[in-house]
Amino acid sequence: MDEMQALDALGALSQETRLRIVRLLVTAGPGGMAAGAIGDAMGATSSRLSFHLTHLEAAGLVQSRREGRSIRYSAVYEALSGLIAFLMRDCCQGHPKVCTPALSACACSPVEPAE
Amino acid sequence: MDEMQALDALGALSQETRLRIVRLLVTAGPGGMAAGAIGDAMGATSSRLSFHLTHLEAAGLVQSRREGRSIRYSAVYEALSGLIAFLMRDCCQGHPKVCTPALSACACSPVEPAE
DNA sequence: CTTTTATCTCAACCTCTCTTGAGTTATTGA
DNA sequence: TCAATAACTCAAGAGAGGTTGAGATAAAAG
Repeated sequence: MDEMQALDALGALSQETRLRIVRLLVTAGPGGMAAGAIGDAMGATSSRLSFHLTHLEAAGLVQSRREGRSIRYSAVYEALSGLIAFLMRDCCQGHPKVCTPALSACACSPVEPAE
Repeated sequence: MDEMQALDALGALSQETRLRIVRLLVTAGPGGMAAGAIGDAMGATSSRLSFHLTHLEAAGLVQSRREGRSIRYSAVYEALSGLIAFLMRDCCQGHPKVCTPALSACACSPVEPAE
């Protein structure tokens, strides 16, 4: 991930509704969720939701596919890990004080991927 | 770091000049740099620079102290690692696909990336 | 005490972002 | 085909964000 992509991703995540959508989709797993279900969870109108989903998709953080009448959105895991990696590369050089505490925050090593 | 702090930090980092200032200050080390030196490196006018430094300080990503005529700014390492940790906590649950690739991006730690 | 250096503050302006509401397109089933 | 459902698109308006230039404040030097 280069600087421009990182700026897009950071901008996309710096909005409350979008951050929550991403969190929801990450926990939802690779199958993702239909737009309507996301809207229900967020309490957002359809046009507002569409605006944020489009924004997230443009930033590469989520992807979509039509499924019948619904459109399912799912998290793009590589984009999220790419952003974290970008922050570490940029912040870590010569300063383990940034990186090392962050590493121990990740408790997922022994966890199996969800279906 | 809670959601509100994370939103502030993400918003602060989602701007090109501010992202570069943080990068500069991280590589500058704990001593930091005088505002003027940062401005020279960024090619920014004093009021523009002050605007962004104030923004970064409000977000908790940098701190300042007066030193003679200058004001020295330095990176707040805990805030940076806190943000990365927040992203990992939020993104990692049940999905090592996000976290594991990010771990290996950090070359400065004695911690081995989990398999 | 006055000047110089370093930086901040403020107001104006423009742009970008977000929300709302109305209207549109795509898909399915009667 | 017609109606219902799911989601998108568009235009308008309010508000936040970023830049500029002029002026203010703080500290050191003369």
